Amino acid sequence: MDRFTPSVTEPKWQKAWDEANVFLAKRDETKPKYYVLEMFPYPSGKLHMGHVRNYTMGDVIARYKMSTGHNVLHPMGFDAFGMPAENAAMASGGHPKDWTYANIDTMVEQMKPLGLSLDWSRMFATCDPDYYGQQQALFIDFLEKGLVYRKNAVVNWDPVDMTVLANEQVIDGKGWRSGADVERRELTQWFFKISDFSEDLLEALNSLDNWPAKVRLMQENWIGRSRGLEFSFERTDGADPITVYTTRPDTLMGASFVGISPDHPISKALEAENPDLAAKIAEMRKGGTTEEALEKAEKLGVDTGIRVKHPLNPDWELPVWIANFILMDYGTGAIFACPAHDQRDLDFCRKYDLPVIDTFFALDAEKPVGKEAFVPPKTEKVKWVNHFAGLDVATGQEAVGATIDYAEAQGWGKGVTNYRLRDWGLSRQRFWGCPIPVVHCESCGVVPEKKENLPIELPYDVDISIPGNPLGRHPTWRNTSCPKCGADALRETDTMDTFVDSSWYFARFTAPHAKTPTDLAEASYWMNVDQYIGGIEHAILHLLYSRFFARAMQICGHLPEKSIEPFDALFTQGMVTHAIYKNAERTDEHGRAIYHYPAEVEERDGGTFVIETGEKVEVIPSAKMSKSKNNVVDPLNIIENYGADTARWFVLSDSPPERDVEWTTSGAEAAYKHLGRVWTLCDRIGAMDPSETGQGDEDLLREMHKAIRDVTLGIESFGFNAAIARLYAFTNTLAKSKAGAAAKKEAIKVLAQLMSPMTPHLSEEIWAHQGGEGLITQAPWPVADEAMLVESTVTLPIQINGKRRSEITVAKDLAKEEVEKLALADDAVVKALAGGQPKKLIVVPGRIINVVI
RNA sequence: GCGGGCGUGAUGGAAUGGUAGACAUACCAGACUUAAAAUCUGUUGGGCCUUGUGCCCGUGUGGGUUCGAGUCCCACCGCCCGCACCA
Repeated sequence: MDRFTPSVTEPKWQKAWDEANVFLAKRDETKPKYYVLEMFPYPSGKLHMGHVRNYTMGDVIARYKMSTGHNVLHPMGFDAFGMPAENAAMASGGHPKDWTYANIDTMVEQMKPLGLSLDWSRMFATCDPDYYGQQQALFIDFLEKGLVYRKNAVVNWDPVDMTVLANEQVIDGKGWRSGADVERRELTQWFFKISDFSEDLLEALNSLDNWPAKVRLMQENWIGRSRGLEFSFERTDGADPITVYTTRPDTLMGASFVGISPDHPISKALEAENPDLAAKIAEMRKGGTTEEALEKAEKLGVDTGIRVKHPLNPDWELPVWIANFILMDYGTGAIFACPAHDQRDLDFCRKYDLPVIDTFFALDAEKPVGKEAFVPPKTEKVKWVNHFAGLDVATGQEAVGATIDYAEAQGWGKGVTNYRLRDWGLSRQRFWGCPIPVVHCESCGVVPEKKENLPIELPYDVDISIPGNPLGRHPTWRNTSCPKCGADALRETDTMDTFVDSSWYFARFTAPHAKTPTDLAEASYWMNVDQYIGGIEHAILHLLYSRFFARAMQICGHLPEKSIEPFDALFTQGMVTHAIYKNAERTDEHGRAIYHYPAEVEERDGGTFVIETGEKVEVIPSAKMSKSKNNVVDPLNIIENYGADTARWFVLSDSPPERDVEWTTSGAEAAYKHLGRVWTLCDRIGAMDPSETGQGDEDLLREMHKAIRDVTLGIESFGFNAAIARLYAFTNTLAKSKAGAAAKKEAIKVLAQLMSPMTPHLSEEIWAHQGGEGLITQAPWPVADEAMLVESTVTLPIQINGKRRSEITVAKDLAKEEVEKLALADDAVVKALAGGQPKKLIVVPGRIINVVI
């Protein structure tokens, strides 16, 4: 008997695929194309199970589409710029480039044994000068079309290391290395004008039928269209009025103060002349720049002493406060506060002893606001108090509309549509990124580099070991001549956000070696991505930025019009998780937690301990596998022990693909055993005398066709776990069947085909063993015979008052009246009715009967 | 804090508003074996008794809609993702 030996068969079939060039994608107008793409990895050093799961899903789709006659493009690359390479270089003294390319080599070596149907000839890394040079060309085109501009923006500033910090590097408001209190500081930065596309990006979400509804909803909320009122408060000192934007102008009679951002021009002017105020504003600027940090920070405010007049009552004076929770980027950077109907405003007013005025009450209770602001849904009717536009009972929505109309009619305000979406700041004060291709010239200002000088390459001779940007302190790299006037000039030292790199790689894959960013003929054939697969954590930023880039690239002629929405279908898979083992007895020299690998700990005496030291370990259940938490399982070990097919089968089998899956050793073993069983079954069937007859041939073939139907549907709907459950069931049916050799041979070949997207190596082996023609990878997908799927009878459960009490088996197309008669004649029903009549009789044809008594 | 999602046996999970627990793991029992592993077969949500083609309970908690709710609605609890310089 032949044994199931993945270590021998898997490399053999991978070689066969390579030699037949089956995964090489070539433009072929005679075939329908299918572009399947998984979000490309960051080369962190090792492949982890999350990658394996992600790529296996894409591979199932790619292989399935190939066998249904599609010309498939399935490429792979690396998102290779970013901070970890700099951190590694800082820690161990190497160069980010060497670290990154070494990691890429390792990861490619780890990916190849998985048997993925990738076209490796198209591989690139975003840190290849060939790729980022084309990205620089895109930047110059965007600049020409007015899609990029410069303005000031706030960054995290570490006052000890004198460097800009990423949000990730700010821990509890302190710099991760220096431990110093982080400050917010302004720098001149480059921005993409994504806000020009707010309305389009929002509206077009409606056309993305094959995207998850939750992703569309998240993007909708992120873009955040709101209709509000813009108006001004006159200052009592006669200075320029303060313009505010509010989405609740209907609560204007509940105003208790006017609030401005610490970055508002008025705040800045006051800061310059009033040291006392400047100190308080400086206090407000402490902490990180994230919205979360701003929202959670203690509400701080300071009275400017400025007074303004209420627009509806000139005798009513309101104080102007600077408040740390007001963002300069949203609206006008100034608001009016209505504490009765906004919790944040209320907390602020209670803290600083400012008045709280109710403007409406619930219909059933006229209760003044206490500790909690009264914030009913905008669609709920409420009772208004002395509303200036004459409202009595109305919803918030109606009141907002009426107020805007009233203000416009009276001429003191105008209705304005605002978006929460801000322009995308792309400047990074870091080394390992795509250099921004502009030159600063004393006489010409900021000048784009000439395209023939691209790529502007990163220098290799840099010192990465001290904080700050090595490009800025390189002895010669900055020195160049102005592309316009030829005079001595300096290069920009900022690099691009790594999100830029990942915002157009999908387009580059259609012509990865083109001398322009894309080749329109190739892009027109291969775009759009028919199926994009990646983590839900990218639901907003990466996907929104890519949608923006597709629009901008189309404007510059790099993509066809149809590619404005680049991803036709999106699937967001869950993560592979594993418990985290955190040392409960000590921390490292910086006071940070120490994490242990799964292999370093053991369970005993009802606790978990570090094997080597015996220290107690805190087990944090089921967290995302991440290098920093050391809770990773190495796929290579799994492949060495069980083979790639087992790893592929397991990551697909145990959880629905959109949900997280927790890696367990027992699950992998189970998958291995099952594949061994399938192989044994194949071997047994192969050994049967071809003329041998048996019983139940038709039953087996009927089950086979049902399996074809269910597995096909499972793959097409991303129900991989359900498809695999179905394959388990069909394998059991086949193993127990007493059918003849011909039927069994047909069944095992179809089983191999149905399994082939998940376990391609084993399937090839079975196919060859059973005398299949050519490669199973290139064989056409089996089609279910409709005639074999028809059932003549159906079993209907009978419920009495919604509880299952009995069942009857009837002919499939029996008339409803006949089913009712049979149901009423059922013993359990007769007994329950006790001679009476049912109140109601519900018959759902083919599904269920419910008798209501 | 804000936005989005998830919650079903011992475990992973299945279930177009229609028989809750498919399929698998684990456990238990049996077969094979000198023995173990492997393999094969079978049982397994909880409870009750009258052991039946029986009854009651059961999908995070509490309400609601419906002939019928794991599924829809509301509130709460817990966990996860994102929050614009992590990728």
